[in-house]
Amino acid sequence: MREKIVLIDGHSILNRAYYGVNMGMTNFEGLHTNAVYGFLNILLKIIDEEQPQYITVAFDVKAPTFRHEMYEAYKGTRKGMPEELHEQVPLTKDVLKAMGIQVAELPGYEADDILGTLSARCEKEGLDVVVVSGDRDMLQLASGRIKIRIPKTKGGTTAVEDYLEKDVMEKLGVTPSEFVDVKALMGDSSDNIPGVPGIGEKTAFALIQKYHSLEAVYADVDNVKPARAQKALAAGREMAELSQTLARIDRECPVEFSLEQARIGKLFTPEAYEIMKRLELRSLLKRFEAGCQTQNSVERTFLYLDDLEGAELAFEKAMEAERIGIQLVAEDGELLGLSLAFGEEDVYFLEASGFLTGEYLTGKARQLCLRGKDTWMLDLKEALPYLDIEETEGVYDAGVAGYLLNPLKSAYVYDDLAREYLELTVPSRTDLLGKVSFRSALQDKKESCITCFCYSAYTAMASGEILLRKLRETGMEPLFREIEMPLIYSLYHMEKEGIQVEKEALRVYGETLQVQIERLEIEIYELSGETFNINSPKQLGVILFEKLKLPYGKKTKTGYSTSADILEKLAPEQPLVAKILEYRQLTKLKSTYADGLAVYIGEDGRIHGKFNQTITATGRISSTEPNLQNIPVRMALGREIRKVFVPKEGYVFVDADYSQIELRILAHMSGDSRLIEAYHQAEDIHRMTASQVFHVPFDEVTPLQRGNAKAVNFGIVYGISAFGLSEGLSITRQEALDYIKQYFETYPGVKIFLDGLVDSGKEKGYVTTLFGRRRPVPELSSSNFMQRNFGERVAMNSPIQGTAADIMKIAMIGVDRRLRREKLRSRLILQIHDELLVEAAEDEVEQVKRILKEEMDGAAELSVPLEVDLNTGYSWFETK
DNA sequence: CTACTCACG
DNA sequence: ACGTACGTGAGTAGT
Repeated sequence: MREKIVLIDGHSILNRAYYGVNMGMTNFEGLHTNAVYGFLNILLKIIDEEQPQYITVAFDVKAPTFRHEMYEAYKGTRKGMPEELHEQVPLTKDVLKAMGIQVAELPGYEADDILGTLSARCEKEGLDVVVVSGDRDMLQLASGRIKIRIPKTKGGTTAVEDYLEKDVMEKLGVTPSEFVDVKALMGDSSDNIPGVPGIGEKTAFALIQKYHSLEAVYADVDNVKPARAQKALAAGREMAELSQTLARIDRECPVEFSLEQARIGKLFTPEAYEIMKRLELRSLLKRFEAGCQTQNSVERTFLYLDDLEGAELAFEKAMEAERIGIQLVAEDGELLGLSLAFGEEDVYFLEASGFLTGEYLTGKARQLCLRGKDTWMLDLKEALPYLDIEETEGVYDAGVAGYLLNPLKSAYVYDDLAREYLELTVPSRTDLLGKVSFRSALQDKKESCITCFCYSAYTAMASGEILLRKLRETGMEPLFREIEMPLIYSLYHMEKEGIQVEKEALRVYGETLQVQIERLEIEIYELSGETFNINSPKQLGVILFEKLKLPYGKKTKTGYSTSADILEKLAPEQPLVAKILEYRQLTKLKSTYADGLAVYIGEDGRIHGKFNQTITATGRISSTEPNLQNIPVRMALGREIRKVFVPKEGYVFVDADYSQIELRILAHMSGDSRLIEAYHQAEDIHRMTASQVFHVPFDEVTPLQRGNAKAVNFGIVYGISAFGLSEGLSITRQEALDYIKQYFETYPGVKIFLDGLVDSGKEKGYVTTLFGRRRPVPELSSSNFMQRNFGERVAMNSPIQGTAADIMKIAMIGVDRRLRREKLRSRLILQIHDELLVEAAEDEVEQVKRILKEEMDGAAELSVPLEVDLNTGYSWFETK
């Protein structure tokens, strides 16, 4: 049996762990611990799987490397590590030391080189080698005995990709050592390896696959095709050779290493246990405890009740508890049971049956919520129909809290929260119940149900305190208490209210569309000479670009792009193309809107869509089942559909939308005096921008200038890039660059502000809104150029979009509260990001308008006014 | 289940 | 980890 060593790329795995695990994680001292936690999880997982005899972790040391000396632009790969991650490096080393794991470092060399050297030495010693890194560069080390393992986080779970030499060849089509030469040609922004200008990934791979080495490529450079590549190669020879040296991992660096010190001894030492305790890494603590044999882990016990006396007793005790967790279990409007947690040993599931009725349980749950102490739930909005409470002090939603702490997660379910905040691994709902309904699960697997529901209530209760502490530490407690929690009730009210839709009119609209669709279908088949599925981009691509030989603009992964912007640019005069575009428009309206909306019309003639609070990265809400935030408005025909959204008898719609809220927020947040002044002066912001940027009097701005200024304004809000602007305006990159330059010269404060966002984002790892909402931007420290660029745009956009979302949420809460407190019959029914729709009683219209204006204007005090446009109408079509 | 397309702010 | 504007959700095809 061969012996085995695991070699770990310390920084790279820490980095991965940092962004993979909940970012706000700290211990009571305020030390950030998430990366250490993630790192140790990966470490232990690898040790479990590989069962190695030896292990060593390599770290970079801050010192110039030979790469810096060769190439002054070389930046190294560990730049831009956020402070919260940086401080975890020594912490990790402490843990490793306590576990008796050898750390290898060498000034002047990167961890890559140490790993390269150690893997070569160990292979020579006859060991199997496993290299663990987040970096694909390591693939050049792969051999028959050296396996590269790359952990990837996908949707919260870590999967590990394994590469032996054969896997590299299979997946990349080159050998590990050839891979170096590919990189020498194409460059690698992740390592700041320049490569040969003009040679991209495809060409680089093709060349090396043909010639097998950089040297061989150059030996035959005169015969390389295409000519463009040949020219690039000839011009970039020095660069290629330099890049080759930069890209090649040093396998003979003078690092000190002793196999004996790498031998794995007792990992779960008392010293390590102490550190785990100090870092409050509870789930890991269990494993270290076992190693110390100090204590056995406790199985959690859950109790089942279906009798009245037992329930009474449980509720009595819960009424006294300082903090409880509740999970209602309901289906189709009927309460099937509830779980209740009010202590480590007091977790119950109460099933509705016999005298223990649903009504009884909801009544008790309501009393618990109103008892004046902390009550934590998951998805409070779902429970509100049963609880029948209004905004209540002390009632909290743990999912919403979790969302604020990290809005990038895909879900905020109990098992995720338990893992992140309690460091507890518990079975998920799907693990326990599968995808069946609660009702049938309660029949067939009661035990699993009890476990599932009890964990949910327990997690809500137990994580509550921690969540609140973290919100406090991150400065988000006011955001949570004053905006997100009250908003739950406003959203619930909107969902409950719904919007009336004229079913018959919708059907007629759909039929009209259908007639036109069928006419177009025939015409399209005639023009193209055959019948095919027009809805299939694949088939359509074949017809347009192969059969009819139209020039194709762009290719997607799977074929030709047939998107509207491409088709419009390509052949606006082609009748077939025009008809296809029209067909697309009509079928979209028919399937998504005419047919799509119809299925959501309820018994009451209204659509009760859902408004989701924990979906977006920026703090916006989202709308589903159906999406009522993307009802057509831009095109005339699509806009027609708004005629079927009508107020009920005796009511009228009042629609209020913020005018240019994001640009006004930009003016405020940047503090640019000219921009602030501009918005004080003019209603027409784009015109004003054009006037100032292009140096023309306000009244002489041409429509073209205004349009350009508008696009630039959009670009600024989206996180400006010359590429994006040039696409948006169909101009060259250089022209776009000039516009941007002129804009920043006009508003220097904006430039300073946006640069500051990127800088602070890089430093902190997240950006914030005016109200303290955070968005982590892990892409900012990515070594990949494209990803980092994306991160920079996100850092510029999120504070603006997010602040607008904050302000709208404040306004919504204000409007909803006032309509109710002033005893009006009018109700808020929709929010579309910068727009609110109220179904107003006809005799209340003036009051409603006043409320909307006051609450929206007054939602934030900015250095520029917040303008609100008001419209009324007897359908949503009319309110424009 | 993913890719593409397109509706909105 | 996308050959780029930011943020969403839904329907259809095709694996």
